[in-house]
Amino acid sequence: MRSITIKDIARLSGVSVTTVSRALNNAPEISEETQERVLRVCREQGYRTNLLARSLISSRSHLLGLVLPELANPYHASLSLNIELCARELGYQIMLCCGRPEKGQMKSPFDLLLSQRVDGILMASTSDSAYALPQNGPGGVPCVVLGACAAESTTARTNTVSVDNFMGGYMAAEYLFRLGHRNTAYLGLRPGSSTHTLRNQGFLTAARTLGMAVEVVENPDPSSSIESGCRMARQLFRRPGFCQTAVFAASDAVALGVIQVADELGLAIPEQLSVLGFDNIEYAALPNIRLTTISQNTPLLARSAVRLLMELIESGEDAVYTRKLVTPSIIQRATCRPLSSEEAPPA
Amino acid sequence: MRSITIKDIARLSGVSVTTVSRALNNAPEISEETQERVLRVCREQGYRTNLLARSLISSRSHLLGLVLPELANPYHASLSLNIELCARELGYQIMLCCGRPEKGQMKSPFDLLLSQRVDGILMASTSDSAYALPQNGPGGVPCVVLGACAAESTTARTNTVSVDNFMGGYMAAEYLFRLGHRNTAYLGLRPGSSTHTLRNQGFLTAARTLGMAVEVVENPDPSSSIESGCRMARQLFRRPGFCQTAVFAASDAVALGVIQVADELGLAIPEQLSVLGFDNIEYAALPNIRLTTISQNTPLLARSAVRLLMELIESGEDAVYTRKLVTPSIIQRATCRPLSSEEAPPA
DNA sequence: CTGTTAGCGCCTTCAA
DNA sequence: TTGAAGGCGCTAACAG
Repeated sequence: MRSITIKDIARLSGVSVTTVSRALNNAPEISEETQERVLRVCREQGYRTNLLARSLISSRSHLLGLVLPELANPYHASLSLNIELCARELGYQIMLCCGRPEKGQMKSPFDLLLSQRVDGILMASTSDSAYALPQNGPGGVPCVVLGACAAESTTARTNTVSVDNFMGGYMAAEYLFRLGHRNTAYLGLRPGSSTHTLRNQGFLTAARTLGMAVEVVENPDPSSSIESGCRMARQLFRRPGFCQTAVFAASDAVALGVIQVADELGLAIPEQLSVLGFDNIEYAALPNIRLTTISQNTPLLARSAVRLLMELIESGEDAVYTRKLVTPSIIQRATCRPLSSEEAPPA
Repeated sequence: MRSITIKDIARLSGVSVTTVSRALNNAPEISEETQERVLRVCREQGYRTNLLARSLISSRSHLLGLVLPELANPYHASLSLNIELCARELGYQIMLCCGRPEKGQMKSPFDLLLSQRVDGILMASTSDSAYALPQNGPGGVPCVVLGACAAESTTARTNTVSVDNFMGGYMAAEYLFRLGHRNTAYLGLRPGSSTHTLRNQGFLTAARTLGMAVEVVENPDPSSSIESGCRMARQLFRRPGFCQTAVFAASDAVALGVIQVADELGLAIPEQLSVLGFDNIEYAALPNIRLTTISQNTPLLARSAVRLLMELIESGEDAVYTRKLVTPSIIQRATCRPLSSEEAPPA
């Protein structure tokens, strides 16, 4: 069944297509009377603008590409929804495209998106350099990377929005210090990941300033998982001189591992050990977990990214690159407790 | 910067636009030599087909709308990714649109999607009748609802794909029976939800056939949450004649509540009580939960939905409505255990 | 095998 | 205030 076009509306209301177009777009040069009549016919006929045609002629599709990594994790789910919400409020639609660059014969997500003539691309990266960014040549569009590592973006020509990992680490140290902890451990440093390097640096910097001891445990695995958290926790707890009263885990996944091992070993949390995570994944809020953690503030992250992309699209600027850092916040739940004055001798 | 069109390519390779079009579409009526030359020029110039234009003329956008409810839950995240993956393999892109029908002045997701000329719409519903479905009038497109309730779809003209909830309940009862349980409880019946009614009916039907006792606890809350699970668990455990050896929870969320309360009351799982869930949400796999549960098989659900939608699009059929039920499967983890022969007297 | 012509649905000059 | 004509980038007849 052919759908109704402005031509049909024009015929039915006895005006030209130009007039219909003007009525639909609230153009100033049209009489109210005509406009009303035309719009009424549109409503009666169930007319719907063909956005493909409009985009074609205006060379603006009001489409944003969203590239996600292949794995379904709750963090990206929340990110996507927030991005879609914000984009739609600003008059844009989201075109979804999940990772898997050039696996098999499939075209890369970017090619597809660019062919669809999206006005801009949002990319949520997990691994540090998973994709070659779309070149800003002909047909290139502005691109914003979410959660990128800061180390790279000092050299790469990329627009990025990410949580301030250094600040997060810093806040974590301050928080534990304020609770009275003087002997802490940092669990899960991965030197290969700039995200984690920054978290670690922030933590160590604050600790040094405040005079708080930190035992750093490196993560041998390529990613932060519950399992690697377990391994590191065992390693730490079994050390001869184990005396830490608080653990800062590089990610909530690691923290979950710590909690599990502590449970197995009969180490009470938070009575004998305080645990602080990073990310505020959904699991962290579960009633039998209640992990105190540093939150990434996904909604704000999403909004900032969409706003930035919008600005880039509207300005057409392609020579200046922006990096935005969103300040994290502490979500206090049940895994950290203050030390009493006897327990915490002044440093 | 204007992007390159077939016109440019035609000029640069000294042929007509038609020839370029043919080269790009692998048309049979073209010499290999010409095709190669044209394609080379395309590559050199970084040509990219403008899909807007192509869709406009072919009145097929190869776009699928995906409507999700507002809340970011991991179930929908996994669904989305699987849908996108499957759609892309079949040559379709996903246009995302999250719930919120007519809140404020915003257009409904369907209007937006239809204006974008999507070829079909996938809808993941949680609440039973959240949306008015897009009418199949002019400009209407085929629509498949995921996870819809079976009760409604016997009357409504809707294509649906959902897990077979009745079968899931049935399997749950069989499983517990086979482990030796004869005294069980069903936790979380919500008479208002057809999903839950079916699960309950399946469970009761099997239990009756097998001769297994079932104590049904209703959920007074409007949704299945951990909190409501806790409430119902307390209610059950405190009953005077409490003697059940196994609990089937209407959803994993409820099961999580049961586990938590059991923990508080010092009831060992699975030693003193076996717990079986439904949904296989991500939390269920956490190392310190390890919930045995009935899995919805999201990837298969997603694939089936996309396939069905594709068929509807390609056939143009709009008079016959299809309902697909995906058989769930049991994921055995650590919360159910077999009863020894002394514990389980033959019914 | 190749090119010419027309048109998908819409917007934007320009003239009336 | 309205209308006619041209074109966005592409494909699909129909000739040559």
